Amino acid sequence: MEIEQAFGNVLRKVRLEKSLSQEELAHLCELDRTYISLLERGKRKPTINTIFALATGLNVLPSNLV
Amino acid sequence: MEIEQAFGNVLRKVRLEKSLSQEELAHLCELDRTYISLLERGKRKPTINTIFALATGLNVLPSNLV
DNA sequence: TTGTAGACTACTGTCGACA
DNA sequence: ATGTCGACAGTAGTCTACA
Repeated sequence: MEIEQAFGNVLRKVRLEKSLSQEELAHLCELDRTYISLLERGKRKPTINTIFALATGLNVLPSNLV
Repeated sequence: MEIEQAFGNVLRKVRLEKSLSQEELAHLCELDRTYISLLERGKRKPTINTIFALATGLNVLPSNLV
Protein backbone atom coordinates (compact mmCIF):
# COMPACT_ATOMS: atom_id res chain seq x y z
CA MET A 1 0.00 0.00 0.00
CA GLU A 2 2.53 2.57 -1.04
CA ILE A 3 3.79 1.85 -4.53
CA GLU A 4 0.24 1.72 -5.84
CA GLN A 5 -0.62 4.91 -3.96
CA ALA A 6 2.34 6.69 -5.58
CA PHE A 7 1.25 5.35 -8.93
CA GLY A 8 -2.28 6.58 -8.35
CA ASN A 9 -1.02 10.04 -7.53
CA VAL A 10 1.02 10.21 -10.72
CA LEU A 11 -1.90 8.89 -12.72
CA ARG A 12 -4.25 11.55 -11.40
CA LYS A 13 -1.68 14.28 -11.89
CA VAL A 14 -1.05 13.38 -15.53
CA ARG A 15 -4.74 12.90 -16.24
CA LEU A 16 -5.57 16.35 -14.87
CA GLU A 17 -2.72 17.91 -16.84
CA LYS A 18 -4.40 16.53 -19.94
CA SER A 19 -7.75 17.89 -18.72
CA LEU A 20 -9.42 14.53 -18.98
CA SER A 21 -12.18 13.16 -16.79
CA GLN A 22 -11.84 9.64 -15.39
CA GLU A 23 -14.59 8.63 -17.74
CA GLU A 24 -12.87 10.07 -20.80
CA LEU A 25 -9.61 8.39 -19.85
CA ALA A 26 -11.40 5.11 -19.24
CA HIS A 27 -12.81 5.29 -22.72
CA LEU A 28 -9.43 6.12 -24.27
CA CYS A 29 -7.78 3.20 -22.44
CA GLU A 30 -10.68 0.81 -22.85
CA LEU A 31 -10.75 0.32 -19.10
CA ASP A 32 -13.58 0.67 -16.63
CA ARG A 33 -14.27 4.11 -15.13
CA THR A 34 -14.65 2.74 -11.60
CA TYR A 35 -11.34 1.00 -11.99
CA ILE A 36 -9.58 4.27 -12.86
CA SER A 37 -11.07 5.62 -9.66
CA LEU A 38 -9.71 2.68 -7.69
CA LEU A 39 -6.27 3.06 -9.25
CA GLU A 40 -6.01 6.76 -8.51
CA ARG A 41 -6.83 6.09 -4.88
CA GLY A 42 -4.23 3.33 -4.62
CA LYS A 43 -6.77 0.57 -4.11
CA ARG A 44 -5.57 -1.58 -6.98
CA LYS A 45 -2.20 -2.64 -8.40
CA PRO A 46 -2.21 -2.46 -12.20
CA THR A 47 -0.52 -5.12 -14.30
CA ILE A 48 2.08 -4.11 -16.86
CA ASN A 49 -0.49 -4.33 -19.63
CA THR A 50 -2.78 -1.94 -17.80
CA ILE A 51 0.12 0.48 -17.29
CA PHE A 52 0.76 0.45 -21.03
CA ALA A 53 -2.92 0.95 -21.81
CA LEU A 54 -3.04 3.95 -19.48
CA ALA A 55 0.14 5.41 -20.93
CA THR A 56 -1.25 5.03 -24.43
CA GLY A 57 -4.51 6.69 -23.45
CA LEU A 58 -2.65 9.52 -21.77
CA ASN A 59 -0.22 9.81 -24.66
CA VAL A 60 2.85 9.50 -22.44
CA LEU A 61 5.61 6.91 -22.15
CA PRO A 62 4.87 3.98 -19.85
CA SER A 63 8.15 4.64 -18.07
CA ASN A 64 6.76 8.08 -17.34
CA LEU A 65 4.21 6.53 -15.01
CA VAL A 66 6.57 4.43 -12.90
CA MET B 1 0.92 -11.61 -25.54
CA GLU B 2 3.44 -9.05 -26.59
CA ILE B 3 3.99 -6.50 -23.89
CA GLU B 4 4.70 -9.23 -21.37
CA GLN B 5 6.99 -10.99 -23.84
CA ALA B 6 8.97 -7.79 -24.32
CA PHE B 7 9.13 -7.37 -20.56
CA GLY B 8 10.35 -10.93 -20.17
CA ASN B 9 13.10 -10.35 -22.69
CA VAL B 10 14.31 -7.25 -20.88
CA LEU B 11 14.13 -9.04 -17.56
CA ARG B 12 16.27 -11.92 -18.78
CA LYS B 13 18.74 -9.57 -20.43
CA VAL B 14 19.25 -7.52 -17.28
CA ARG B 15 19.42 -10.59 -15.08
CA LEU B 16 22.15 -12.14 -17.23
CA GLU B 17 24.07 -8.88 -17.31
CA LYS B 18 24.16 -9.09 -13.53
CA SER B 19 25.23 -12.76 -13.77
CA LEU B 20 22.39 -13.93 -11.60
CA SER B 21 20.54 -17.22 -11.81
CA GLN B 22 16.75 -17.18 -11.75
CA GLU B 23 16.98 -18.69 -8.31
CA GLU B 24 19.31 -16.01 -7.00
CA LEU B 25 17.12 -13.28 -8.42
CA ALA B 26 14.03 -14.91 -6.95
CA HIS B 27 15.67 -14.84 -3.56
CA LEU B 28 16.72 -11.20 -3.91
CA CYS B 29 13.18 -10.20 -4.95
CA GLU B 30 11.40 -12.52 -2.53
CA LEU B 31 9.54 -14.03 -5.46
CA ASP B 32 9.19 -17.63 -6.56
CA ARG B 33 11.81 -19.07 -8.90
CA THR B 34 9.25 -20.72 -11.15
CA TYR B 35 7.47 -17.41 -11.43
CA ILE B 36 10.64 -15.69 -12.67
CA SER B 37 10.80 -18.41 -15.30
CA LEU B 38 7.20 -17.71 -16.33
CA LEU B 39 7.84 -13.98 -16.50
CA GLU B 40 10.95 -14.31 -18.66
CA ARG B 41 9.00 -16.42 -21.11
CA GLY B 42 6.13 -13.93 -21.27
CA LYS B 43 3.63 -16.27 -19.64
CA ARG B 44 2.66 -13.88 -16.85
CA LYS B 45 1.92 -10.17 -16.57
CA PRO B 46 3.54 -8.70 -13.47
CA THR B 47 1.76 -6.11 -11.34
CA ILE B 48 3.45 -2.82 -10.59
CA ASN B 49 4.56 -4.08 -7.20
CA THR B 50 6.26 -7.05 -8.78
CA ILE B 51 8.01 -4.78 -11.26
CA PHE B 52 9.36 -2.71 -8.38
CA ALA B 53 10.45 -5.83 -6.49
CA LEU B 54 12.31 -7.08 -9.57
CA ALA B 55 13.92 -3.69 -10.15
CA THR B 56 15.05 -3.58 -6.55
CA GLY B 57 16.50 -7.08 -6.73
CA LEU B 58 18.28 -6.23 -9.97
CA ASN B 59 19.43 -2.88 -8.62
CA VAL B 60 18.02 -0.91 -11.54
CA LEU B 61 15.29 1.69 -11.85
CA PRO B 62 11.78 0.32 -12.33
CA SER B 63 11.39 2.59 -15.35
CA ASN B 64 14.40 0.77 -16.75
CA LEU B 65 12.31 -2.38 -17.12
CA VAL B 66 9.37 -0.88 -18.99
C1' DT C 1 20.18 -24.29 -13.62
C1' DT C 2 15.88 -23.97 -16.01
C1' DG C 3 11.15 -25.48 -17.84
C1' DT C 4 6.90 -27.33 -16.96
C1' DA C 5 2.69 -29.17 -14.70
C1' DG C 6 -1.11 -29.05 -11.46
C1' DA C 7 -3.45 -27.31 -7.70
C1' DC C 8 -4.30 -23.62 -4.86
C1' DT C 9 -5.24 -18.61 -2.77
C1' DA C 10 -5.50 -13.87 -3.43
C1' DC C 11 -6.33 -10.14 -6.10
C1' DT C 12 -7.06 -7.63 -10.73
C1' DG C 13 -10.43 -5.82 -13.64
C1' DT C 14 -15.56 -5.65 -15.10
C1' DC C 15 -20.24 -4.37 -14.43
C1' DG C 16 -24.69 -2.27 -12.57
C1' DA C 17 -26.45 0.71 -9.30
C1' DC C 18 -26.71 4.55 -6.19
C1' DA C 19 -25.21 8.49 -3.72
C1' DA D 1 -17.81 13.95 -12.54
C1' DT D 2 -16.43 10.89 -8.83
C1' DG D 3 -16.68 7.38 -4.88
C1' DT D 4 -18.34 3.20 -3.32
C1' DC D 5 -20.57 -1.31 -2.90
C1' DG D 6 -21.31 -6.14 -4.04
C1' DA D 7 -20.84 -9.78 -7.10
C1' DC D 8 -18.28 -12.01 -10.52
C1' DA D 9 -14.63 -14.22 -13.98
C1' DG D 10 -10.10 -14.40 -14.96
C1' DT D 11 -5.46 -14.37 -13.74
C1' DA D 12 -1.21 -13.23 -10.69
C1' DG D 13 1.78 -15.47 -7.71
C1' DT D 14 2.99 -19.69 -4.52
C1' DC D 15 4.37 -24.32 -3.82
C1' DT D 16 5.76 -29.22 -4.69
C1' DA D 17 7.72 -32.23 -7.79
C1' DC D 18 10.03 -34.05 -11.84
C1' DA D 19 12.63 -33.92 -16.12
